[in-house]
Amino acid sequence: MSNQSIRVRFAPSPTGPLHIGGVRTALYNYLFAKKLGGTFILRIEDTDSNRFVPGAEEYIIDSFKWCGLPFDEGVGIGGPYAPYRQSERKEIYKQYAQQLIREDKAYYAFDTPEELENLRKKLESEKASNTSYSYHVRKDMNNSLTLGMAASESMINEGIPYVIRIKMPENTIIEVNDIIRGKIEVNTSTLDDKVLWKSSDQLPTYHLANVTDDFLMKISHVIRGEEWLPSLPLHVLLYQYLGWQASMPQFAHLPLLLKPDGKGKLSKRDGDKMGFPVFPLEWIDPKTDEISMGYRESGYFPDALVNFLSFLGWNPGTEKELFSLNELIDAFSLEHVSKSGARFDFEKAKWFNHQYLMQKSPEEIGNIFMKINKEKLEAFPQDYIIKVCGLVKDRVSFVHEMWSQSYFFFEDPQQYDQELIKKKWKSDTNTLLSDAINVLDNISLFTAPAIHDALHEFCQQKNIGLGMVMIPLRLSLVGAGIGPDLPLILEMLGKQTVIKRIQKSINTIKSE
RNA sequence: GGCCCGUUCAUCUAGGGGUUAGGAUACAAGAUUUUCAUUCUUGGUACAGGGGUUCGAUUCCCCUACGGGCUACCA
Repeated sequence: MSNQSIRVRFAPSPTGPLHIGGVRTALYNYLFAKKLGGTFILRIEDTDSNRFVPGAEEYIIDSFKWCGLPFDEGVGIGGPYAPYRQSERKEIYKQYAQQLIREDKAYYAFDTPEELENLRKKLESEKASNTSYSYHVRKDMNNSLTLGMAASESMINEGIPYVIRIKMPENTIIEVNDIIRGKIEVNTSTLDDKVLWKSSDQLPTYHLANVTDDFLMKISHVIRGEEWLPSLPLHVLLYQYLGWQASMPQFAHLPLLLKPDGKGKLSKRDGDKMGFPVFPLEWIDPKTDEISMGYRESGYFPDALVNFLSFLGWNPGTEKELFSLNELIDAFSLEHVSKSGARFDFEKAKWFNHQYLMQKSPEEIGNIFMKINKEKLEAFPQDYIIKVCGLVKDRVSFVHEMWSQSYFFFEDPQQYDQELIKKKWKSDTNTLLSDAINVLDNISLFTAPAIHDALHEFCQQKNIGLGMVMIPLRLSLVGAGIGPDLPLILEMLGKQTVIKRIQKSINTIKSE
């Protein structure tokens, strides 16, 4: 089953909590790898020392643990290509950058931030089609191409800060291929001489580090978000420049996750703004203490989230929608990934959770329910609680919504629904209920079927509709017009509690 | 501005030269003559526009429009 040549990676940078779009990207990588018996790798891309956020890496690892998407190799696990944290691979990258310089495929650049800023302003004011540091302008800048190699090297020795930039070929068509989008051609005249390495922190930028590590770690397929599509030509060129084109991975750029209101890609801020989570787990910003909600804390089941996420930009080609992780692995293929961005449909996420809630056993739900309502449930036996869960779990989307559907199994109603009283509590209701107490009291085996029969018989004798008794009865036991089948509730509560509650409602509720 | 990607119901999407354009969510109505919810049934709404190619285009090609992404010594 295992296929050593299939190797994919998820490569986040630890700049904050993991975005839900990142979870989907990782999920697709995971499904792709598992389907083909390949290896799923976690690499941490922390090449921007300025943006490092403490706790982010742990958060990422915890998130995948919760989602149930284990890595085979990588940070926290180890593996044959360790280390998997780019900051620990510092020395590796510089030699490749220097190789490119030796081969005249890259050069040193000494331009200051101000000079770069001026360049950009100038090109913009000229309405140049390419406003970046490109081959059109590099002959006017401070770099080893204009200064000469000897002068450049002595500047470096003096400690003058510099970067290494790629030397883009002039006016050349680069052809790249994407599994999802097909062939794409780009002219290098629209590209720029991207920075590959910076002396300030002795670290590469994303592009060099990413290409280098994908090569060294023998990555076979790069499956990542569409935001990377514009830099694909640069990456392909890098493979060529470094002489690695023979082992270049295949690329698949995934459609983006869009905001629910359709304006732009889903961002970290949207969740709290629109009232739904965009992170798998709750995140507390270490600097501001600002709390962002997570799917876990909002009551989502990880398997429901995974199922929902898998359908954002992919479909199985059939009409089946509920998939376990193993079924997803079986069904997944990159051919069925769509090209267009997927708007984030929060209602559908809720629906998935509801489906999973219904599927799960009362015992499993009971455990969660007990954790959430610990104090309220302390006095009750476990099997009673589990029974209640079996009765109400299908009626809600989240376990935390279950208390409002089941409180009456555990405590007397604190108030009565006035609207319903107005509509259904008639002048003769009190006497009717008093009679019903006698009927109920006479049932020797207080079970739902017996109660059901007795109540039906009672109504027939009185020649009244069932609702005349049932609704007031529900009102006195539950306090509102909610809840499962009434005889079931009676049985669960037991005769004594039932009679006590009816008595109380007769004394409390005044008929019209 | 430049470059790149995209465009089927409100939303996620199936389909693909000849179909009553299918499903799911959401919404609406009805049913379950005990509530509420679930569930079930039913219903409405879609191929962005314009040119080609073709006997025929939603499907292939081009243009336009719109949407999105990228355009950092961020990833």
